[in-house]
Order: sequence, then C-alpha cells, then structure tokens
Amino acid sequence: MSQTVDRALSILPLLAEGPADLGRVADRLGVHKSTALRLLRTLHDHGFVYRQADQRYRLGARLISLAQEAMENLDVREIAHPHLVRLNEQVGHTVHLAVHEEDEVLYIDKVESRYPVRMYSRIGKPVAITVAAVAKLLLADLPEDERRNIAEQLDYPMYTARSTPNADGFLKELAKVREQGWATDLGGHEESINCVAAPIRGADGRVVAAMSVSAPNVVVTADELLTLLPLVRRTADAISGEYSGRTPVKEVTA
Amino acid sequence: MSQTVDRALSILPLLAEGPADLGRVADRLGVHKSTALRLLRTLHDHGFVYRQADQRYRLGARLISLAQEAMENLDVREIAHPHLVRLNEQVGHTVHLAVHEEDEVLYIDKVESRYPVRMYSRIGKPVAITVAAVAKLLLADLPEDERRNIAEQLDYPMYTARSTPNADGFLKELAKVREQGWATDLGGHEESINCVAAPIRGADGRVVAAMSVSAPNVVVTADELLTLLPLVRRTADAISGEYSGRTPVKEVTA
DNA sequence: TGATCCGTTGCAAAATCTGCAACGATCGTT
DNA sequence: AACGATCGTTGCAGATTTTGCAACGGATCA
Repeated sequence: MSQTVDRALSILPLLAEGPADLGRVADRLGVHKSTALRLLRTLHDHGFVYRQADQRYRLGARLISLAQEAMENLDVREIAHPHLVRLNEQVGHTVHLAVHEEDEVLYIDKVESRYPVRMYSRIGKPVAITVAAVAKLLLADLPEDERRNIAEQLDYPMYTARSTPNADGFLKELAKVREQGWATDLGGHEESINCVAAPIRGADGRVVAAMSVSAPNVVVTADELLTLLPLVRRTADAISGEYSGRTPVKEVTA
Repeated sequence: MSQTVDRALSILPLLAEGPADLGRVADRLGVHKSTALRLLRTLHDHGFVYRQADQRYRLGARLISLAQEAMENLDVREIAHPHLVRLNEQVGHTVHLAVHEEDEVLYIDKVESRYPVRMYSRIGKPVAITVAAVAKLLLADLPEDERRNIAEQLDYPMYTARSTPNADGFLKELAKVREQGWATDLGGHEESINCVAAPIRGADGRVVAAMSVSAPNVVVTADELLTLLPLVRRTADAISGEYSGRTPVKEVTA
C-alpha cells in the first residue's frame, strides 16, 4: 500500500466533514504543512478538491461526476429502474434499490413517494445497516462466517426501541430473513416508518441487490404495508429474471 | 505535484469508462503491472475501487457516498431545494439547480416533471456547457478574460442545428445573457427541449448557482415556457435573498 | 500434459517524497 | 502606522518510498 496515495485519499473523507484549511488538513493527517499542500495540489489538479474563495479546501465537482458515472455503470440499476417506477405508480410509496459493497450498503436508486409525507433518504447515502430491510437481505445472503464476521464488527446504534440491539440479535434476524426470502423494517430506524423488502438475485442465485417499499405510519399501517409484500416480491423476481437473462458479468460481493 | 498520487487518481476516470483488469490499467497508465497493482490496492483499501467477482476493478461505493456528502455540504443546495420543489408544484415541469466549478458545470439538484414525458438528466451529471441555459448564466458572470479563456478552450459539439457553433458565438451569447440577467436554451441541446433559467447570487452579487425550468415541445411551446420567466426569476431572487442573508461560507466542524 | 496468461511477491536501485527553514503576504492589534 | 502573528508557499538535501525487474504459482485452454 502506497503511503503517499494513502495519505492523499485520507484527505477526502476529512474534507467531507466540511471545508478545511491547509493547517487543519496537515494536522489531521499528521504531516508537515508543505506535504499536505503538495497532496492537496495534486488532488486539486484532478478536480477532486476545490479551493474556495477563502482559500479553504472542499470536495470538488469531479468527485460528484465520477460517482455519477460509477452508478450509471451498474447494470442492476439500469435494469431495475423501470420496474421501480412501475411499482411506485401502483403503490404510491417510496421505492428504493440498494446494493452491498465491502462494509457498506447503499441506495443506488430511488423513486419518490407520491404522498406529501416523505421519508428522508438520498441516492448514494449509506443505509442504517443494522436495521434497514434491504441491508438485512443483502447481508443474509453472505456465507455464514462472513456474516458473523461483519455482525461482530458493526455498531448497533439504538435509533429507536425496536432497533437491532447487538450482533446476536442481528444474526438471528439475518437467519430468519435468509429463510423467508424477504425482510421488513418496522420502525427500527425511524419510529414512524416501515419498510418491506425483497431480494434481487443473479443467475447463480446470489443476492445482488435488494429493493424496498417504505411508508410512514401516518399514511399506511404496518399491516397494510405488509399486504404489498407479494407485489414487491413479484417485482423483485421480475428484475432478477431480466438481470440473470442478460448479465454479461456477475457483480457479486466477494 | 506528487507523481504517485497523480497516477493513482488517473486510474479513477479510467475505470469510470468501465471495469478493467490489472494489465489494462497498467497499460493505460504506462507503468509496470506491479506498480499498478499497488496503486489499485491502496485505492481498494479506501473503498474507491471495488474488485468484481471476475477480479476486474471498477469504481467503488465509497466514491458514491463521498460524492453524496460533498453535495450535502453545499449550502446553496440546502437553501434552494424547498424553493425548487415549490416552483415545480406551480409549473409542473422539471426544475434544475446547477453550479460552476473549474471547467465543469453540473446539476446539483433536480425536481422531476409531473408530466409523463421527461427529459433525461441526473444530479451530478456535467451539463452541455456550451448550450445549457444554466451554464451560460454561470459563465457569463466571470471576468471577461476568464470568459474568453474558457470559451477558447471549449469544444462546440453541434447537438442540434441551434447549438452554439464556436467560441465567438458563445462569447456573444454570454454577453447578452450577462446583460439581460437570464438565459434560455431553445433546442440547443436536444431538438425538442427548451429551458428558461435565472441566476442565484451571493451577498456580493456574484452568481453562485443557476436554476432552470425545462420542458419538451410536446408539452408546452417555447413561447409558453417563456411566460414562466418572471416566476423563475422571482424564485431565483428569493433563493438569492435567503442565501445572502446567511453566512456566505460554511462553518468548520471542530 | 504442456503451454500460456495473469496476478502476485521480494529485492535492490533510484527516483520521489518529506520535513525543515526561510520568505512574503495578509490581517488584526497596539 | 507599524508591529506581530498567522498562513500559504518555495528550494533544498537527506532519506524513505516507490519502481521495475524477474521469478513464482495458480488458472485456463489446447
């Protein structure tokens, strides 16, 4: 692993917290100012950081457009999108698509609810991995040792009283999800929001993505939302079929 | 400028074209395979690249979530969003927000049209800088020498017969836009799509962002779209006011 | 089974990066 | 208005880090 590159890349998450000046960056990196300057300059030349009018640095536009291209290269997303839109037209609620990669689960597509009350989320945002229905589906598909490994390394923040409290509970939940082939999140992340989710599988049967329908209590009760499960599963299966049919490369988590 | 970091960063745009294996990356970089391997490993450790099941590399999720954070740090976007939504509710068409940075203009927010016929665009996507109404507004505000500089370095692809053909025409258009304080794109990017745009200004009067309303011919004619101009300008002014009122530069977290 | 392709590792030479110290500019204070 | 402090910037020499090489092992294919 290259030290110089390692340091340079460490600057980016740091700047994601907010703009910072040279001294601050050097401090946080634990290097001399001149070193930090040279790293920042290189990042700047590539457009990854931007220098504000007040000379402080922040993340640059190149990062945003690259991320955009990264998402457009995801086959699943391309295939799934029309299905998500159709499902949204049928049920009206927010529809999400998520994938798992390394230690994160993140939304790669979203169709907004037609109801005035919407849940907050954004494409590209990492999901609450210990409680989100889509996260459970994606992790439940991993081999058991990996599952245990990940479960033990996670934090278990108690977003609500119903949040998954610890690794043990999480593993139990994953086993259940794995068995039943679908998942829910009933107020585990935000008190008043429920989700039902179903997995999207590749040709080899492994889960490559997961989709969910989310709605706040004030619009539909959890029970009402659960009646949509068959529809969600059918949609997910349709995407799986299309994806398996013409997938040139399998993009699965190792 | 740091050579190692420079090389490492060059890998990312390369992978944005699509997944590539080690040999290909090494070739394109003009370095030995072992060198490319070490760079890729470092990028991998930071989650910027991801290794597919077939061992090829592609852009990683960390890039996407970082870009997400980068956008959430943009003050203008936060302030503008509710205004964009309201405008969208009034006119129904697609509403965009864009900023200029270095040599790119890109969308940082979007509210979808309520009509079935929608234009294709995505948050984070660089806009067609020579024709887009928002791009003209953002560039028109630059000092004259910078404007000329940029205009001469740009390419002028003829998307349609009405696209800006060359630097000269572009500079004339910028001058006009600068004068009138608003801009249009009438079929300059896609034959059937028109836009009207207005600038958002900071406390010092400089243009910090631009917003636009876009609609295809089949929904409203260009003339009809132009009748929305006063409303668009009022919205932009409202955002400008709110933006100027607050701290021009964001505060650093401790 | 043999040949080829690709990713991976250890090593020594060499180029690159690092920290230092000093400079200049900006800004706030006395 | 001058002084001091802060911050970004530059040239340099030493030293660490990086690089390319060559060889290895595993996989695929004929």
